Amino acid sequence: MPVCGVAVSAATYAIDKLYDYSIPEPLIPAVKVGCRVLVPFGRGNKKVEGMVLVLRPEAYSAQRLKPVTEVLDEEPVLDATQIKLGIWLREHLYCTFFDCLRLMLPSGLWFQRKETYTLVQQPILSLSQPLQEIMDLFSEDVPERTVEEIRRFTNGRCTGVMLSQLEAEGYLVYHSNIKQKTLDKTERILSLAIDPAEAMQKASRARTPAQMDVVSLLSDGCSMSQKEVLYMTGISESALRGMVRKGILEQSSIETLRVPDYSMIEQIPAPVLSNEQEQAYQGIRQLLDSGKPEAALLFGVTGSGKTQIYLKLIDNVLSQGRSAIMLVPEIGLTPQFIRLFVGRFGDTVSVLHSALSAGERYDSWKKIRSGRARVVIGTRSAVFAPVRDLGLIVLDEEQDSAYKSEQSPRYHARDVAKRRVQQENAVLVLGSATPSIESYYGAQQGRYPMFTLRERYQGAALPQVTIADIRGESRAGWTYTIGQTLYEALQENLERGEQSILFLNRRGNSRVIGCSMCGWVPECPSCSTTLTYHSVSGRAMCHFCGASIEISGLCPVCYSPHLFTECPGTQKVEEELHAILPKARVLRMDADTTSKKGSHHHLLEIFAKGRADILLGTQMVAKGLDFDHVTLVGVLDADQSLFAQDYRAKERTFSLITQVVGRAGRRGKQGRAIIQTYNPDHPVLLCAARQDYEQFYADEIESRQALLMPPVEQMLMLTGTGENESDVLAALLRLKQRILSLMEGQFSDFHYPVLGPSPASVVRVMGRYRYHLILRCPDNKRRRQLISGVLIEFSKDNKNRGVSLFADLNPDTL
DNA sequence: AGCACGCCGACT
DNA sequence: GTCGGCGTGCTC
Repeated sequence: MPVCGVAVSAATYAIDKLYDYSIPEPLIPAVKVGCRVLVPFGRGNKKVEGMVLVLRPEAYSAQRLKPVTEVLDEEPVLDATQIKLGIWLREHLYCTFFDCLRLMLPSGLWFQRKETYTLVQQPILSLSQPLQEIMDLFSEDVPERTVEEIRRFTNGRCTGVMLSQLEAEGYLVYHSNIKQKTLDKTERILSLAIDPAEAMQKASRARTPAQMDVVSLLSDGCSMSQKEVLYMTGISESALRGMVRKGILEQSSIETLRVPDYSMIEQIPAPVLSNEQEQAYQGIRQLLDSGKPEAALLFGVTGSGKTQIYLKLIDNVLSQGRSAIMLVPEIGLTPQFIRLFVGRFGDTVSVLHSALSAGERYDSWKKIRSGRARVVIGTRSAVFAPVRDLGLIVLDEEQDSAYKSEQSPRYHARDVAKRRVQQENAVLVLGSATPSIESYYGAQQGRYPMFTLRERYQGAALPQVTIADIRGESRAGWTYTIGQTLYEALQENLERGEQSILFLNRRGNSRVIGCSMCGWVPECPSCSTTLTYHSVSGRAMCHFCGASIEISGLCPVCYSPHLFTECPGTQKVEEELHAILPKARVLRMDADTTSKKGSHHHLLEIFAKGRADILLGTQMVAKGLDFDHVTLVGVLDADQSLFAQDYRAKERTFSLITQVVGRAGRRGKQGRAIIQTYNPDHPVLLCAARQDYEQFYADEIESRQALLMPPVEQMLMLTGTGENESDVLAALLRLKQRILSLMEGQFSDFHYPVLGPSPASVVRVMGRYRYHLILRCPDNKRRRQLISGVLIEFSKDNKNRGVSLFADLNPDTL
């Protein structure tokens, strides 16, 4: 009997491999690589989903294999290239085959499984207590229960064996139906069933003009959707059904897609590129023409017109008959941005974003897979879009942390894009005004070319940047978050009738403590990270190595008692603004005010129309739109992000300030930006104020080199979680010892430090404690062998029961 | 992880 | 003698 290797959904990382199943005779033609199947798994032979990854057509070794139960797809849902990408992801992200493959499919393609038991008769003889407990769930009124319900109501005392016993006794009967969560949408199509003259004769018998209208509408032999017929003739649906019944009309159905129709959108002509833009375009085009996998960094200051280059490159790719994927951070996917692409490429565009329903997402996926969409615009997960003949992937704002998934599998869209480009001989363009240190480093090392745009589009001037020193203001009696410099500027702007944006950077739960007099912030002596303050212990701790210092309440440098720990919320600042600038119309934009769908754009629109004077917000105001009348941008608390608890804090701060500053005065008007800080001499702020990326990079790479941080060395975080805190710690200590001893012995060629265990930034989440180990080591085959080995060993060790472990490559927060 | 089997103590 | 507790080992 032929055999297939299946990636099983129920397998955990420790037991993940391809499980072999025999293929029963009738299923042989249906089982194809990339098709999903239902297979029995485990002792209880529970039916679980899986995906066929290999076929071994000839009879396999003598071992008795379980048979495939059912094939769920007529055609494969993943092709060989996608499966290869999945296998690569599994190796690099330490997760299961199935998790990686699932990542590439729209959620609408997943199955809703309904396994039910229906009551046949209540037993006459008395049953054992647990069996009786199950039977008590059924009655005349409730004859059917899902397996899930039964397990829930019996509190887990019900096993699969018990249920099959009750079925064998004839008390219950089992039903299983499995259906796709999202079904294909179809549309009813009508055409004449008989020749037009005869149809007209039949229709006229009804003595209603409407039926004759329908016949004449369809008389040239064409077919039309029911919706259109209804619209054009005004006939009722029931009358149409009658015509079908009488044999005048014939109906069929065709599959339709729940995707917006872009075919009628007015074309936007391509603008002429500037010299600089043209040079960058030509350079990247040469890479495209080479037909080999290539990458390039497009480094262009804010407002230099990178998008126009992307558009022209995509034009080029399309003319070669290939496809392109345009990736944008969530917040950058504005209607204006989409319009640019739709206006250029019409209906070949497909947009993938988080607001799509499962049905819309599923249909976009189908449109892309069929080759009808050749330009995909989307956020992180769009990197997996199943385009035909991939030619180009663009990552705009490539430094954005939204490209890294927060959930397992914790992939980075940039890494996936690099891999796809390699597999499919395409070109990757990384675009940014403030490239990630990794990407700039790569270009400096000569791994890929860099193209630079130094001029702002149409010569718009960069704003004038002021670093406002707010040290000591509170002692001087000024207790507001808005410092004096910024207050004066806001007032001036208000009088002139110009708009301002205030930017408040609030990030995660990390709490920075510092001195509001001298600007002192505690740093870890061995890690160069900022220590995080824990009010419970009164200590500031490094989440990297676990070291901590006591906070006495006095600044150790200037002995001032004015230590700050809080970062003010947007509501508080809003109240403050009402108090100090009562005439100003303030628009607050944060997670609270934008939670409703569409409210984000609604607020921006109000502001764009000039119906507010000040826009106050978090990260989300840093990106997105250009406003013509904004001439002042204020950064309220640069320090909060600068000293945040991770090695990328400086990089992120530089990027944020650059973007925020780029908002001011984009259309000819001279803008101003004011950055409030307790550290006016901080080099990162000085560089950001000058918009001097090169200097910032030079400083930053030096420190990364000294501390062996990415990109110089890769970082791997192993997080252990469990309900019992001491178990988690003990398990991680054992794991650390194990890794260290392996590095002494079998892995003596792979010798790197292991840091920790130290608490995660939020130690207890959902009743589970989290601690982590950090490894700084290169990402190579040896590391993957070592880590996957210890991960498997860990979960197989009984001592570690109750503690789960996962790995995260170059985590964003510690 | 999730589940079933097995061995042991408390009960009919 | 039986039921259910928890510990242990397996998942094609």
